[in-house]
Amino acid sequence: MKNYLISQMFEKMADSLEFQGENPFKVNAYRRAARVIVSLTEDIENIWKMGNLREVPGVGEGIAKKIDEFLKTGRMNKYEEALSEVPDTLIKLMKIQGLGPKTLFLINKELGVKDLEDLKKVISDGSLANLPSMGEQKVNNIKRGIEWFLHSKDKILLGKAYHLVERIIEELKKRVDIEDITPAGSLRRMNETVGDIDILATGNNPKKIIEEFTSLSNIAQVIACGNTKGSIITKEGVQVDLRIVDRSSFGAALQYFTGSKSHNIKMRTIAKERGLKINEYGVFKDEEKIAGKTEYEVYQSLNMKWIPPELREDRGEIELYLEGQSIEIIQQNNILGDLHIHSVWSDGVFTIEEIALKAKEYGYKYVAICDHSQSVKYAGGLTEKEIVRQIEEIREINAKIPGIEILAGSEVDIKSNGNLDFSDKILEKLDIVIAAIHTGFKQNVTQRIITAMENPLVNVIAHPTGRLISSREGYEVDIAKVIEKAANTKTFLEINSYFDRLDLNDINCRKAKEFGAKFTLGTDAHHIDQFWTMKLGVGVARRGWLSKEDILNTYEIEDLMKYLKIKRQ
DNA sequence: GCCGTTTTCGGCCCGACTGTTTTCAGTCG
Repeated sequence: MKNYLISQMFEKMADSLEFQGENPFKVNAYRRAARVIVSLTEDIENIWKMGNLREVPGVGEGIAKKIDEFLKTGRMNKYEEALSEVPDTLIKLMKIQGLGPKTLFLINKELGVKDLEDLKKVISDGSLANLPSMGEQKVNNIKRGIEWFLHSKDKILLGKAYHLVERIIEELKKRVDIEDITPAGSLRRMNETVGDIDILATGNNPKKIIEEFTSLSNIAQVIACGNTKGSIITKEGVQVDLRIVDRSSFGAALQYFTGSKSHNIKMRTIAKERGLKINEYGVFKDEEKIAGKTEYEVYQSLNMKWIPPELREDRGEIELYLEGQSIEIIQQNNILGDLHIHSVWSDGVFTIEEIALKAKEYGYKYVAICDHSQSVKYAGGLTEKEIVRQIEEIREINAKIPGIEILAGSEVDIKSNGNLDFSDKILEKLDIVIAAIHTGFKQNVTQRIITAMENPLVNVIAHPTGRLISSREGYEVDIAKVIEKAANTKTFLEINSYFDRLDLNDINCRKAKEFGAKFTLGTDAHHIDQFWTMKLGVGVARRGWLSKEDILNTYEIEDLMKYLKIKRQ
């Protein structure tokens, strides 16, 4: 699937053209096409083969031609041109806060700056400050921008941001009276990674709230401290912005700061067509404010139902809601259990009994213990003898602890030769069998997974792409083929909720749903303190437009057991 | 470069802030 690759090419072209001072609307057209293409659930190559490129929103004559050229020849002339004209090291400098394309162009043209070293040099020798429209303040800002650029890390994982923002809100609430406070931005949309964290609040004394915010513990730097907006960098290097808004505008501001950008642009364009104006203060007809107190009102003003934040990516949700439809996506409280947990039997930290008690406390009705199998030595995989003993233990604990059902499962390894790590005789004894790749990431992965799915005893494929968000691209796997096979063999696909996995991701979930596949949610928890990450998995499911019915963990235990047996019959 | 229940040409989301200028360009979210 070349969607990501092609999207990146257009993104880079946009950067290059922007730098060269091209018409900003043209630049934007490339960016829009890039955003749309990366969000497509269908393989762009298929769309191309069917001759339907022009039906993709944002793809017109010019961009369609370029895609066609690339898919036919493997090259794109205009792309190569754009890259050769502007060195990559220069484009990267646009990431520096306070340094945009116009200024960068000037610096490059007048002073010959081509990379970060050059830039530092012209700052220290004073030649930058001598450029027209360049003053002391601007140079200082660029200096600060460079520092931030150097020590800031990439985007942070959703799971980490989630924790961080909870801590901040909790501490702030203790210090000062706040009426309402909530995270906005990509965190609220449950993006798998988050850049800055945006928080929105209302209260009687905005100035005081901002003051307290900018003096929280765990702050490395205060960037801004005004009357209604404060901005800090935490010791982890994460920028957090807090805005205090008026009660009467809270909904409009929340909608505005939740984004996504493309969702909002489309909303505002539609509003404009209808003679309305949407901004962060409300929805206006001429001068009159007709909505803004709640998000519900904002959507209502365009005759739409409220759109859940996780759907706001301009992936067709606006068109759907405009028709008066809505999507019934899964809710956090629909989840009745966790279907992938490790115990001390392999590399987990807690005993099965401890897990069961914690799960019960959590309000779950069941949990599946799925420890590793024998060949996964580094994770203490169980031998066939051991798993037989483990099944016995699970049955005993089930008899002992009422109110929670423990399923005997296994995360059985799909070995590099394609065989499963346990014999069918063992697999038959288990309530749930999750198959997973842990070795041979480049060895025939697609076929190995497909063969595993053909085994009627395999219920689930765990973390189907194997990616680690922060560090690993994933197996060499044709995920489209896996999805199709999963749907055909009634094998569930896991949404692994471990915060560095979130695998399947949102787009693959949606694609899989279109093929008729079903899903399980599992935290892959090795510690009972990791149960909460189920929220992240539910977030992915919601972003993937999945409903309650699509996910096995939402069914009562009797139905769940029935679904697990279907494939075996 | 895209797009069209006003349009095949002439628009393209909206506002705040900053810094350098005397009315605005650049940057950001």
